[in-house]
Amino acid sequence: MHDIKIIRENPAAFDAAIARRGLSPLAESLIALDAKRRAAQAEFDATQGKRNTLSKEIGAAKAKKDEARANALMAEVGELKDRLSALEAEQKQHEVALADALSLIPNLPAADVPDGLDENANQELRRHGTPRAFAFKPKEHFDLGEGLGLMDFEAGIKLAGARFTVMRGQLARLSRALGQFMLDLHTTEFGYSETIVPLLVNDDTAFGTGQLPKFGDDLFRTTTGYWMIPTAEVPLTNLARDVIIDESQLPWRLTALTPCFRSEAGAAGRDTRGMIRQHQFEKVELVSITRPEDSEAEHERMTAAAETVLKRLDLPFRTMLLCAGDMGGAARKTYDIEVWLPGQDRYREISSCSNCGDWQARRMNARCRVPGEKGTRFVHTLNGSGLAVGRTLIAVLENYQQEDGSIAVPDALLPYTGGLKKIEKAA
RNA sequence: GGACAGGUGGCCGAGUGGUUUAAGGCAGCGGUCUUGAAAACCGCCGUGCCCGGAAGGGUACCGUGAGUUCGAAUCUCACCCUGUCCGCCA
Repeated sequence: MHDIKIIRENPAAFDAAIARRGLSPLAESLIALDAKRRAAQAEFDATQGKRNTLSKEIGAAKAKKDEARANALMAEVGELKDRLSALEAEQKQHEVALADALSLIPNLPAADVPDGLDENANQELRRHGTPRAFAFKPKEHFDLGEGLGLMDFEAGIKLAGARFTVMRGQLARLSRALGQFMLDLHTTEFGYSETIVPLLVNDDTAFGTGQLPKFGDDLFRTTTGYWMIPTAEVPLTNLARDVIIDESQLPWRLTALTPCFRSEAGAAGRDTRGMIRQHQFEKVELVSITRPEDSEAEHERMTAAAETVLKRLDLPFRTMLLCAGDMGGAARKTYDIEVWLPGQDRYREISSCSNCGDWQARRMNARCRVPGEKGTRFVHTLNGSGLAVGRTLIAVLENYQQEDGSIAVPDALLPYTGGLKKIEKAA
């Protein structure tokens, strides 16, 4: 959500910024909507003020038992009535029109975000780790999982449908181990507070982080009107909705391990094989709520926390700075972390860390203030995967595979697998 | 799911149609007094939006939305949420 005042003050800068997202100029039409809204409010306020004054005089006249004067005044105010309700409707209509228009516009890219309309313009910032040299042709995760008899795509299809998978035995345990490992890392080493949140949320919550009104098709919805969360970012960030936080309490650092549900409405035909793109997957999410001046540093810190998971698991990765056209709508700057998948012979996204600036905070009315000082400011919100558990599992399978199809368990996970060092085909 | 009771500012709490411009208290901030502090006393003390260079003025907000009325925190309707009891339940 954008501040119309800022657009009014510098329409050219606003249009230039949204152009980087591939959008046509909007400032002129927004300012026109705002002018109508302000004119309507000025007239409504003035007329309402007149009514309030006269109504008080009626009260005073009645108190003095001056019925004649009261009746005269009532007749006078009565004439205002139709006009007043028309003005009120008009004002509200313009207010809603402006809010609706603003709510559809994505965040403005930060100055240091590169130009570009798709992933081809993303910049690689750094690499970590060296892809392992295999003495055999590495397999993809689905061949490994099926070979172990622990990844059952047919059962997923039977129980639910395409893009659902059943995992069994030590593979299921490995997935659990990954989630626990990540949570422990972020809570004990990076100060994130472990949180359990609703997996179903209401309209206001889905609006706050930007899923609504534009992207409802990407979410599953219950027949009772709840939205199934596509990421724990949604409930975690909305904890700040309609709150004024003492600045001494910031930053908030929150983490949660949750299932995520995505309809993948626009992804027909992509990544249909295997577990890369599922309707349901687990993810450890990181959310930070900060003072405006702290969000850039927090963004680096959060990204480092996510990278640390891969470093501890000894999985090679690279970190990308997304270009303006490849970022999600809420973000003003995004780092993607891509893990090396030897079976696919390429890097694949495993985490996305975004600084949303005040774009979500304005939608949520999430503010902070220095106690005793006048006024409030919108907080900044950040979110990042720390990491997507399903994709991390894939990365472990492909990077730790042995020639016989078994999987070595990374050292960092041993405390979480009860000492199990190797996953082999079930007897 | 059923019955009853509720929802008022950062917190507590009064307020059942017209000086409510939401009493009073707590917390907070400033001041007087004091060597300093406490106490006492005095003052300030919600969030938007609109107009204005500013000073200031207007307007909205008492769970949400609609309605009645010249006028609604107060009356009506619907919905949401909370509490208590009953039922059901991991």
